[in-house]
Amino acid sequence: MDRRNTEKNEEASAQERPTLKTLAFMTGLGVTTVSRALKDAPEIGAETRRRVQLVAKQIGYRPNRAGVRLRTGKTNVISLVLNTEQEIMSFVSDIIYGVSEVIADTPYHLIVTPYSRSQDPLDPIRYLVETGSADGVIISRTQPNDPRARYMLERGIPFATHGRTEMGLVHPYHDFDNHAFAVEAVRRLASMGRRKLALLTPPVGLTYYGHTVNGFADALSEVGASEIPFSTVSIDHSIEQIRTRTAQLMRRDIRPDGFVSSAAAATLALVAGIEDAGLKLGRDVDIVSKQSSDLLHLFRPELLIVNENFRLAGSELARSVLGWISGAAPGSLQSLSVPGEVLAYNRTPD
Amino acid sequence: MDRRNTEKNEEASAQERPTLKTLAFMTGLGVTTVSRALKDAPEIGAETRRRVQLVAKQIGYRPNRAGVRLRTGKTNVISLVLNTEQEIMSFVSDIIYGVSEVIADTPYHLIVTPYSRSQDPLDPIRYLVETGSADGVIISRTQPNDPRARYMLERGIPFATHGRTEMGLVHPYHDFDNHAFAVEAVRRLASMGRRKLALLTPPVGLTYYGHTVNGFADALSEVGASEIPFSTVSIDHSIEQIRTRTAQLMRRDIRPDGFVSSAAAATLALVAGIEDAGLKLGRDVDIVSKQSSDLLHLFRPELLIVNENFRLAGSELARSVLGWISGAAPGSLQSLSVPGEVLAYNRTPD
DNA sequence: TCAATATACTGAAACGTTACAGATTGCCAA
DNA sequence: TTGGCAATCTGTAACGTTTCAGTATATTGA
Repeated sequence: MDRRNTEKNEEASAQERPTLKTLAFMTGLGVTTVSRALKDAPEIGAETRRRVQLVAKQIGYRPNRAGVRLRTGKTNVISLVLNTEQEIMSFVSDIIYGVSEVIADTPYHLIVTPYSRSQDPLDPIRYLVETGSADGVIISRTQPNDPRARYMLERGIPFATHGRTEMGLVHPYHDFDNHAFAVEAVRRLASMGRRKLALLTPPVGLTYYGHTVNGFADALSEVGASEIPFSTVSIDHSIEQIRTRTAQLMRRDIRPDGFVSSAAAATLALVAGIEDAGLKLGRDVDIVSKQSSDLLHLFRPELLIVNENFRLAGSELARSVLGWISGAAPGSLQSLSVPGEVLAYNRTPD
Repeated sequence: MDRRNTEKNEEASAQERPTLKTLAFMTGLGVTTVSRALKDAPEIGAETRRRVQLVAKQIGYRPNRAGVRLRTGKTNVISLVLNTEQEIMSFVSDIIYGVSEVIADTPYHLIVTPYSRSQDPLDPIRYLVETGSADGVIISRTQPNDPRARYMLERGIPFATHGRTEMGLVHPYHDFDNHAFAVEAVRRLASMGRRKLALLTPPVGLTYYGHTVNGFADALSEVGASEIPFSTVSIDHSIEQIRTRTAQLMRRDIRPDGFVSSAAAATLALVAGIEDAGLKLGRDVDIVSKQSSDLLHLFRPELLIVNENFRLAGSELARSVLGWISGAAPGSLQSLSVPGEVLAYNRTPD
């Protein structure tokens, strides 16, 4: 039996992928010793350790993930759970890159776990947990009372949420301060003399819907402006729906002279609707919009813009999950991104 | 030994994840039989097979991926290799969803393997192949002579490319017919009386750069229009660079009265540059642009638009890779997407 | 000198799966 | 009755890793 192993390794040394057995054969040590030497275990002699690590590097040894996973249960996988229909487009791309950046020099792989509108959002989470497919999970579209967060908390699987929950439970998150965004947006519009403001909201039900609405309301009373209700659509609605509803709104007697918009694509539709109604951006109405890629100012220079950095969000979320996996306290892995100033492109900033 | 297994399964049946051993215990069969019964092996009795599968479904048995992978080498993973800086944004999101759609009811997982501008594009491929991390790979930004495709072909690992190669080697691909796109675009511009055309090209070096340039040139001579060179930028350049160069170009005595643009974001910059030069879209110049999300018509209704469906590309690529993995001939897994008609939004279609 | 102890290393077992090489049973032809 | 054979089923080993329970050797203290 021993002879056969030896033969195999001798013959295959140039061909097959090296394993601990290969290293053991080459160094003349036992498999156990090699395994421990590679992970700097204390009871291995300093010289042996160096020797093993040198040889390992020389022949390009890489631990077999299946072996590790089978033995230890550690998958070295982070799963990003995404809704295939409702995520903001640049969100997907940017958050993936943000996560990638952080896990690039770790053994972690990123798997994308999609779910569709028709499914229970809990489905993909259950799958991941039941099959033990990931060491950590990142979810988006977080709700105040989020069953996914509760579920994972109960099972003790590390995760981070994009957006906060309001369940009195502690878990890592990264969030953009949408309350502050709405406040700044309203203040800006008010400073330009706009007094009747409307809000194109985030998707109803998500936590940041509440943040945004509250910030909007708080600032309205602060500046003494009034709200023109516009709750028939949210940024989750189709471009066409937003456009149509906006045009309808703008043809009424009492119409807004300022908008706060929570997403760039929705802002395009908003502007189209406004122009459908024969009104002009910058003259009849102003808009403060969030964007995640730097394109909106090309669309209409009159737009007032606040940037949200999803790549940063991805990095922060990845850092949080990895932190939790490696034992940090969940409560210490929460971050809030403060909006930058409102940017204007066709006038001198005040 | 047998007793210990039994005990463990008895105690743990409610708690731990069921394995073949659990099923074997419950059905009173051997582990081997259970394994074969689940995969419809021929030498298993019809009733036994049904019984095993019923119990498996009842207790929600899921094969342990690490076990399968260790034993068979099969990872049940498809890797999507992406450049973290240069991919078109909607490409990332759409292609992921396209792939997801296809692998949704298979045991496959999708892992995203990123690489950065500074890296050799071959690096991530080498990593995947050397570590055996995926059963199939999808790559983008394909070049006429693509070292990645050659490498994977040599090692016999199934893959599909977004875009074609020109190495005389057969492999699965999905491509958009950019030659046809350029031809149709030029014809359209010519039909509107545009005679001096410029092309905002794809990234130099990618295969579809050639397709686009050739289509553009072919159609120019067909319609008897002339080309205004605009080779200082491509869609890979920054928005600001494209904008500046466009403005420079449009201020010259001899300037284009028509553009063909290979990407939506670049088109925004193009329009901005044109307007910087004091010219007006639809009057002084027309643009035919590709887009992958349906937003460009909101930007300027005068734009002429051709849609490219990246979600479809993702699905096709996934289908191709899976096909190759399951033994289909690589040559039968190639597809070309024909551009739809040029869409106009502010005039009646002709 | 001897036992105790620290140091450096090792084999066997186990994770869950599949492939290989049997084993058992029943049936049929000779 | 018996040998052969098909139909079903089974135990063992192996994939590469880590953990457990050691073993062998040198070192220390008395």
